[in-house]
Amino acid sequence: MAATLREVAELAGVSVRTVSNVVNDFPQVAAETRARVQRALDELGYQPNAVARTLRNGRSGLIALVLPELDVPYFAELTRAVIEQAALAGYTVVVDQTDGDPVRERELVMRGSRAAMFDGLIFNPLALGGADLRDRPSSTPVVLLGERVVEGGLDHIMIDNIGAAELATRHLIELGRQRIAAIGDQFDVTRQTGQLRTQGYRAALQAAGREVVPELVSSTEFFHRADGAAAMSELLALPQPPDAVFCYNDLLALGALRTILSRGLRVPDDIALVGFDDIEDGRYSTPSLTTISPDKTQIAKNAVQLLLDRLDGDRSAPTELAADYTLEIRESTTG
Amino acid sequence: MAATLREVAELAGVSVRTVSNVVNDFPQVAAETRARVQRALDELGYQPNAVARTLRNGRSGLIALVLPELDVPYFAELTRAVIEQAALAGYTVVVDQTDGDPVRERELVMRGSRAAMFDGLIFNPLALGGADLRDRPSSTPVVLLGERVVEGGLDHIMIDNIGAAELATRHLIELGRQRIAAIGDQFDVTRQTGQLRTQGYRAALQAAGREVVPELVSSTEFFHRADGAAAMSELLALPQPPDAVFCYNDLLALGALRTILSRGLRVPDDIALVGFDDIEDGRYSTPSLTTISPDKTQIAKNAVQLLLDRLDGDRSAPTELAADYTLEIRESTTG
DNA sequence: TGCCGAGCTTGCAACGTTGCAAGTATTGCT
DNA sequence: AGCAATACTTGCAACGTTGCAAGCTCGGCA
Repeated sequence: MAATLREVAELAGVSVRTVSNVVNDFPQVAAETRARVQRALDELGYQPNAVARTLRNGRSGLIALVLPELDVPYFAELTRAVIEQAALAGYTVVVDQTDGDPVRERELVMRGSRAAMFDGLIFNPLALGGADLRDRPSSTPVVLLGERVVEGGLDHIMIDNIGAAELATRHLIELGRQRIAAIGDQFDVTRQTGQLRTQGYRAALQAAGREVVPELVSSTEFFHRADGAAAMSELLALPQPPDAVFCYNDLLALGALRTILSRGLRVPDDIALVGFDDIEDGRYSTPSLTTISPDKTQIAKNAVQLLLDRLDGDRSAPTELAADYTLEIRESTTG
Repeated sequence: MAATLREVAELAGVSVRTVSNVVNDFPQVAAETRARVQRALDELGYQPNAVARTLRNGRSGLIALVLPELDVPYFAELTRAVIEQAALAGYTVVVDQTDGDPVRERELVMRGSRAAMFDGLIFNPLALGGADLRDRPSSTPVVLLGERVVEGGLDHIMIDNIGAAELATRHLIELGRQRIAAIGDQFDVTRQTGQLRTQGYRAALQAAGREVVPELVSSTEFFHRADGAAAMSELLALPQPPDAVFCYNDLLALGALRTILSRGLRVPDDIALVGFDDIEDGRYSTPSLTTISPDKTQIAKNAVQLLLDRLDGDRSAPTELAADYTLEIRESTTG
C-alpha cells in the first residue's frame, strides 16, 4: 500500500532525490521530468510519510492540548477555539484528557516520550503545580492555562479570578440581595480556582460592609452539575436559606437551578443566581444564566500565539497574561 | 536537551545497542552494566524519541478520533468513553474536529500524510460518504461511527435510527398526544440522521393509524440549541400548534424547551418533549428530558475493539454493528 | 577545439531507533 | 587441555525523508 519515494523513483526511472524535489515543488526540475514523476506519484497514490518527515525535520506540525475533562462544556468550547486558532497557523491540534488525575497529567505532560510527537503543548493542569513542571525533561515548549498558580518560569494564561468573583458578587449586592451564598469553594490546595473565587466573593462582601457567613460558603469536590445540585439542597435546608447564590461555574449553577426549581422556588424572585464561564447551556436554560464570561477566543489566540513564538525560538522571559472577562447579565438575576 | 541513545552510550562507555537493551528491559544485560547505563540514563535525563521509534516500529500507539464538533455534548461524552476504552488497551487517543466541513474531513481522513502518525482512525463523518472513503490511499484501518450509510466495505458502528425514532414517537402516542411534531428533519442528502429519524417518526404514526401532517415536520440545518429554539417558534405559530414534539437530539429539545417555557407554556402539560442522545444537560434541565439513550460506552468499546482487531491483522469482512439504546422516561413527558 | 557555466540530477549521510546475526569473553565439562 | 555452551555485547542495516555538495550534460562562446 503506502508507496515510498523509492518506489516512485523506480517507477519513474529517476532518483529518490528528484522525486522528493517534485513532491516539495522545488523549482530546479525539468518540466518533462516533473510530469513523468507526477504520473508515477499519481499511479502509486504516493502520500508522504509524516513520521519520517518529522524525524528528519524535527517538526511535526502537531500541538497537543491537554485538559482535565473534554465533556465539561467550558473545556469543549475552549478546545474549539484553540483548534481554530492553531489551524490558522497551519498546525493541527490533538486533544487529550487527564480527568485531573495527577498520574495521568504527569504521564501526558512530563514524559518526553509521547510528548515528543508534538511540537508544543498547551496544558490546563489541575493537580500538577509549578514545582512538578519546572523540571520536566523534555524541551518542548509549554503554555499553561487556568488558575493553578505556577511559580516556575512558564508562559501562563489565566483570568483574574478574584476580580471576576468580586464583580459577580457585587452584582448580587447591588440587586439588594441580603443573604448571598457561594458554591464551589475547595479545600484541596491543588484546586486553587475555588479558593481564589472565594477570596473575590469575600472581598466584595467586605467592601460592602457585609459579614461573611461561613455556612453560606459551600464547598464541593468537583465543578459538575451534580455538585451544584447537592450543595444547593444543603443551602436550602439552612434555617435561613440564601436569597442569592454565586456559583463558581455554570455547571454548578445549572445544578443549583435544577434543585431550586424542583422545590417550587422561583429564580430570580426567590433566589438569584450567577454562574461563571458563559457556556452555551446557560444561555438556553430557563431562566437564562447571568454569568462571568471569559474571552475564550482571546485565551485561545494568546495561548497559540505564545506557543508559536516559542517554537520560532523566542527566548524572552515567560509571560503571564490575564484574559478579559465581562459580566453577562441575564434572566437568573434580573428576571 | 533531549539526549539520544548515542550520547548515553558514550557517557556509559558501552554501545548504543546495549543502552537500547537497558531501556527496553531486555534480560541479556549484566547487572553491573545495567547499573552503569542506568546511571548515565538518569544523569542525561534520557527520554526515548517517540518519532524515531514509530518510524522504526511502524506503530505509534496513537489512534485518532475525528468528530464533527467537540463542543456538542454527545460527541464530548462519546470522546470520553473512547479515551477510556483506548487507555485500557495502552493506546492514546487524539481528537480532531471537522465541523462537518467536507474539505476538512477529507484533509484529516483521506490524506495519509497526517493520518500516518496514527495507527488507526475512528471517524464520525457528516459530509463524506462511502464512495469518498472507499478509495482512500492510506492503509490505516478505519472504524466509522454514526448514521451516514456507507456502502463501502468499512467497519461501522451505528444505532438503529428508524427503530429508535419509532420508539420515541410511540411513547408520545401512548401518552395520548394528538398533534405530534418532529424537529430535525434534513433535506441535504449527506445528512442522513434527520432523514432516518423522520422515517421512524412516520412509521410510528402510520402504525397507530395517524396521519402525517407535513407542517408538523420541521427541518433544521444543524442540531444545535438555536435550531431547536427557532423551529419551535415556528411550530407555535401554527394555527394548530402541536401538543408533543420529538426532537432529533437533546440540544434541539433544550432549545425548544427554552422557547416553550419563555412563552409561558408548560412542559409536559401543554407540550410533551422527547429528545435523543441522553446528554447530561438533559438530566439537569427543568423539566428533565425524556430521551433516547444510546449506549455510548458500548459504542466506544466496540469501536476501539474493532480497530484493535484490525491492527492485529484481522482481515475478516467488515462488520456493521448496531448499538443498543433505551428510552429514558423523565419529566418532559410524564411531569 | 576547449572551456565555462547554467540547468538539471544524483549519491551520501543523517534524524534516533531496533532486529538481526555475529562477535568476544567466560565458564563448565570431559 | 580442549571444546562447547553460556553470558553478554556489538556493528550493521533499515524505517522514509531531506540538506548538502558534487556530478553530469549540453549549449555557447572565445
